Amino acid sequence: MYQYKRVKVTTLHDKTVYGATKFIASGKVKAKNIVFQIGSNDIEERQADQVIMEIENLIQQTKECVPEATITFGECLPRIYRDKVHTKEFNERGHILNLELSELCKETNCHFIKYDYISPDHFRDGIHLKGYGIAILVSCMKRVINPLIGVKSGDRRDQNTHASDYRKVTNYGQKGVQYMQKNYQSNTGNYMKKDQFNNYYGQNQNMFSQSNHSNNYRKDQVEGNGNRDRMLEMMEYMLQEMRNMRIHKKLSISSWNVHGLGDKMKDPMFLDFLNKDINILLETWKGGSEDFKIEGYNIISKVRKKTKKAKRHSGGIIVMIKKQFYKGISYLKDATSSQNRLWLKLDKYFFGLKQDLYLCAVYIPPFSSAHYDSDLENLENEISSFSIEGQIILIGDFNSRTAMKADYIENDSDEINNFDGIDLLPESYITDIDIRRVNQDSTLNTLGNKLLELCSSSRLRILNGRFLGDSLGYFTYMCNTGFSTVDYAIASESLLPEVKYFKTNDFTYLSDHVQINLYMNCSIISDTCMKKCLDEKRWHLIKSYKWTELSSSKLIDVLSTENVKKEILDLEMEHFDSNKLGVDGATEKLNKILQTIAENTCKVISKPTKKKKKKIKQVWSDNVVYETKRQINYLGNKIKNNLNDKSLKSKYFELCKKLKKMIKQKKI
DNA sequence: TAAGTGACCGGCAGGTAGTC
DNA sequence: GACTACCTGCCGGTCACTTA
Repeated sequence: MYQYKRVKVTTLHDKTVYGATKFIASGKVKAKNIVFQIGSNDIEERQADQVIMEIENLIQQTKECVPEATITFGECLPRIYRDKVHTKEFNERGHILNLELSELCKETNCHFIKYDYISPDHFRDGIHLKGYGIAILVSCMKRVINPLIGVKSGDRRDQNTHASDYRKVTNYGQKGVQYMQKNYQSNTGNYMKKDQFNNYYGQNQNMFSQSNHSNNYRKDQVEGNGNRDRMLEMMEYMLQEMRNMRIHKKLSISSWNVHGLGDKMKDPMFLDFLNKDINILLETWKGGSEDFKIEGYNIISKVRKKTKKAKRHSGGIIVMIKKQFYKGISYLKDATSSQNRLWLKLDKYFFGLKQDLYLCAVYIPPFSSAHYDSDLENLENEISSFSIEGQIILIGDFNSRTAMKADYIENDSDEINNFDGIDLLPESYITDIDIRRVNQDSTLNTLGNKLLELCSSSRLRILNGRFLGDSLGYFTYMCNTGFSTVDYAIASESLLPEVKYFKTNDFTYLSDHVQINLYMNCSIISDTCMKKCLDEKRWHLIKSYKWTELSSSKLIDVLSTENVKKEILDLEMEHFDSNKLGVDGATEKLNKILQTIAENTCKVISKPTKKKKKKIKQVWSDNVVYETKRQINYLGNKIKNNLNDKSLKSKYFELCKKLKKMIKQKKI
């Protein structure tokens, strides 16, 4: 890869994120710069957000084992399988993983390599690259790695190993982009995909355009002044950046009909799913006396009153809100008299939104159920009062099967309401736009029709089957007798541009419904986020120093030592580029000097390490149980793309039965 | 008269209280 | 601890009714 640099390429035996983490933990890696090309095998079997959690662990592990090394991640490459559905699902997951990974890299000071120009022609077997594909991969890698290892753009010694190959293929650029667009948004009916795609690639272009980060930093001024002035200006720039900082982040909301909460709160796999900013659990079947506590979350719950003859509770809503966001959310207790709905208000200033957001956790009982009490009609009334004040999101189990019927007025136009030049509609009337949606469930039931009417009259739009992550409109419920799509996220039409993606998870042993996840763009006030970032990711790297009575005399001594003098002089003399890398380099050097001085003058206060709580071994952690659960989840994933394979389904339910029996026996 | 719609029913499964 | 009864949830199938 580099003619004059030492590069070691390790192909892992276990080609997964877990394998990479184990490899790093073994202590064999001593490199100054580490590049990971991982994730593809992982998203074969798991959801992108689960893989991202593992990558976070990998980053932490790498920082602990090889603290001096820079960390870079190559984006997950697309794959082309024979089965088109499989290809689409894989690449959709890959796209989400890349979006998440690029953000994670920004948050954790890692680097991210984007492969712009890869097209299907560049694959040997749909998975592995060949010929020009490899040249492109190397070239893109070098674009990010060169500045890290000190290879400058003009330095031809280490530039030419693949550069000539790359120049031959620059024409593939547009073709590659077209392919990726086609690949990720082959369903042209989907509303946001094109914009999302452009935003995504736009964002990444900015990310790699290093001068973009320092637009306000005027190079001409710096070159005219001395190094000291440049340093001061650079520090001023850094402070300005910090003052202006609002951490741009997504807000994640999940909803899950858990079909009875039981002991699931003790199951680590279940808890892994509850990692969103707002987690909504429906059909908890729990009474009011139970107290739920999850570290890092505040909990709001609603209990359905038990009928006289009922021997267990039914219904039930639990909402878990991350503590750092709780301040910006208010529980609207009096918003509804229904036991099946729970309204929250998300403050526009806190979340950096255009308007306040009214979020409703919804459970609509089946039309034939004794619990159905004109729920959709009442919900419409509640929506009409809140829609004046802000935007709406409904999420939950609607028990409504909507097939692919429109949730907007079809073929609506100004012209059809215009008779003899007289517009019969009020001036404020907004014409509905055709936004197609996909749904694997072709059944339309009574509640489905009612829900579509509600959407149409309240200018709400169903997100299922319209966004990246659910482009095929997957089923959300499965039982022995069939499948249905009854769990939805529904949002005000004006809110659609803020939706990043919407995805439905795979079927698992945990419920007959899948978890649905909504990710939105937002900009959360920085103080809480800064605190969080420091607490969770970086604080362990920062030592604290206490000024003592002897410190002032020690400081004079330390400042006069040759070592410190040299470090300060080096910093002043060194040229730092007027971009992000330059600022990072200068910061690092300055930190090192301050650290040396502080260590020699102050009392070092080491941060008390948290004692790890001894885990109580639960039934859930038994190996056989774990393996069964893993098998069920694997089948749940396969069923999604093989709906007609009855053997898969029967095996799935057989294993679920076996698992329940096993857990019951072990509890006894 | 055919197609669509809605109500009802049976079936299945899971959870829980009560009883033996 | 095992069994039973009952409640809840949701599916597919059937049948009566409505509509074009």
